Amino acid sequence: MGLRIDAEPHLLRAVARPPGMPVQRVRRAYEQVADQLRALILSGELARGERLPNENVLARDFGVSRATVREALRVLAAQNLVATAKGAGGGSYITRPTVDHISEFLRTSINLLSESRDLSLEELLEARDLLEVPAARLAAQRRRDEDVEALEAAIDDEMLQLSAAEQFAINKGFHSTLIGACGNKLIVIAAQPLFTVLQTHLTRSSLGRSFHVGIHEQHRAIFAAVAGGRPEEAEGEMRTHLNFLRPYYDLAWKQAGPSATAVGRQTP
Amino acid sequence: MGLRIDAEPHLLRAVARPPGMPVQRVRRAYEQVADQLRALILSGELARGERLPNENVLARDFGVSRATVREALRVLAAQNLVATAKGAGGGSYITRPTVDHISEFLRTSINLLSESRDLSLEELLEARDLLEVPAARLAAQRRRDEDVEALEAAIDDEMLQLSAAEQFAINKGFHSTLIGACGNKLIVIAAQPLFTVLQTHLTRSSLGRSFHVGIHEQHRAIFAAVAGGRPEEAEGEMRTHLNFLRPYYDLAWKQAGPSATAVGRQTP
DNA sequence: CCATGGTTATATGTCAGACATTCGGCTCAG
DNA sequence: CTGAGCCGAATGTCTGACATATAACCATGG
Repeated sequence: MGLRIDAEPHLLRAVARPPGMPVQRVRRAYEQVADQLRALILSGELARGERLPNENVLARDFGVSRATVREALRVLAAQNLVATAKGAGGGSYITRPTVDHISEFLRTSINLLSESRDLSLEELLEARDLLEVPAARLAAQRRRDEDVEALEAAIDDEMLQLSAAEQFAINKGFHSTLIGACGNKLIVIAAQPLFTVLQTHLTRSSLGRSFHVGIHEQHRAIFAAVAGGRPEEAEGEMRTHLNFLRPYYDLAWKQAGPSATAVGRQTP
Repeated sequence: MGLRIDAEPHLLRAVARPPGMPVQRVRRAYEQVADQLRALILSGELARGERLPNENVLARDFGVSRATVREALRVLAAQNLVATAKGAGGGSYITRPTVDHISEFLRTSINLLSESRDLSLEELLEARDLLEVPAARLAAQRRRDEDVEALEAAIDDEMLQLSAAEQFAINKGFHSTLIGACGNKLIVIAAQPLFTVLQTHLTRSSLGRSFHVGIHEQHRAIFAAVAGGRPEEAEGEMRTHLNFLRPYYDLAWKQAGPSATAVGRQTP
């Protein structure tokens, strides 16, 4: 690995640039290091599980200080491309993003988008329909025993005795399991965060018993269709369910009120 | 902002832990700093556009060194939660992820998933169907003049004279525009990377003229339906189009061959 | 021979302080 | 009024040191 970042920054400034201001002056050293390592990883030159040279060696190879290398590694770690460990066998290992990593990132990002009202409730609900309805159909098509069992566990008749918070947790489990049961990791990646963000909004408003009873019945219906392997029915029941939920989300959304859409200084 | 990370690490080690190995020993200082700042941002306590105290002040407030603060800031920057600038008016500013940020992250991550065969072609195509077919319908429903114009520009009859690479670029523009025209940012966020990843695979294999002609005709049909405001038709044409593409993806996928599914040491 | 416990080498994690660089705003001459 | 040049505030980078975690090795005693 014989790589060096350029050592003559003024050369980069000499090129002609478009008049628009938002331009990278000099690419920071840690960004260049991160870029080069990322390129090596994406190109497959560094395989999953492989260990990078230690930070001192990297610093020497790139011709930068160890602090710079470390900042580059933090960036890559945040992108789930490397993971570092202390100790003897430690170091930085090439890794790959997992479904959970991506989902979690999406959850946070979408949550922020929605809180700053860059995203309308309608967009959230529409996207959810598009994903979860087919997910129910697919789950019914491909139903696996373990999924069916897990789903059944999340519609216990006695749950109506529990507290609202506990019911929310169980319902969350139902949807999560169902989404997972669709057998398509991409749908899981996208649908999981959507559901979670929406649910977060809901839990902030208090809801009556009829709400929980309705949900419970609809979950039962969806479960029956999935367990029985009836895709069309599962799809229909899920659609019914989501339509039932819609007004509650509407209410919760309005209650949240116009959030701080502060328009302070924009990203520099 | 009077925050301090705990200064007694051995206390953290004293608590009982489940037998499973994969446990966080001591949370690194820069992670704690990043966590606390992230919490402030997510809770809205720090508003978009607001400027953080400078790094020296942060270091003092958190009771850590400046290097640690900087590593924390790199993590937050990678998550698009802050942006830093040099110079006089510089510093770290609270920011928000944009649709493009999220889409780009997804593109990279999904690309990695697919390259390491953690994701099947079938999953990619299925997810794409789920998003782009409705996207076409929605685009026809909500068609805006600018979108229609942009779409028309991407189906120029003379494009068949161009090189394959150029046609790919134009086709990419067509799909991008169409996805954008659906009017739902979440669909854009999810569908855009899917298309891009698939397209990347395709460009790696050479394709005959009939392929390009077929695509061109189908794009024309989709455009006509969208421009004419006929959702059902747009949906159908898009479905036809995606089905037409399927065998080509299949071929390209197989050509790529069994990629390096190295099973070296797993993430530590 | 095996279990056990201490030692050590090798990494990362953290700190402190210094200097380089960038860039908005201020000053002052023309 | 305008432009050139200086200044201060912030990040960017370097250096060297020490703290700490951990796997592997080794010695020791049963």
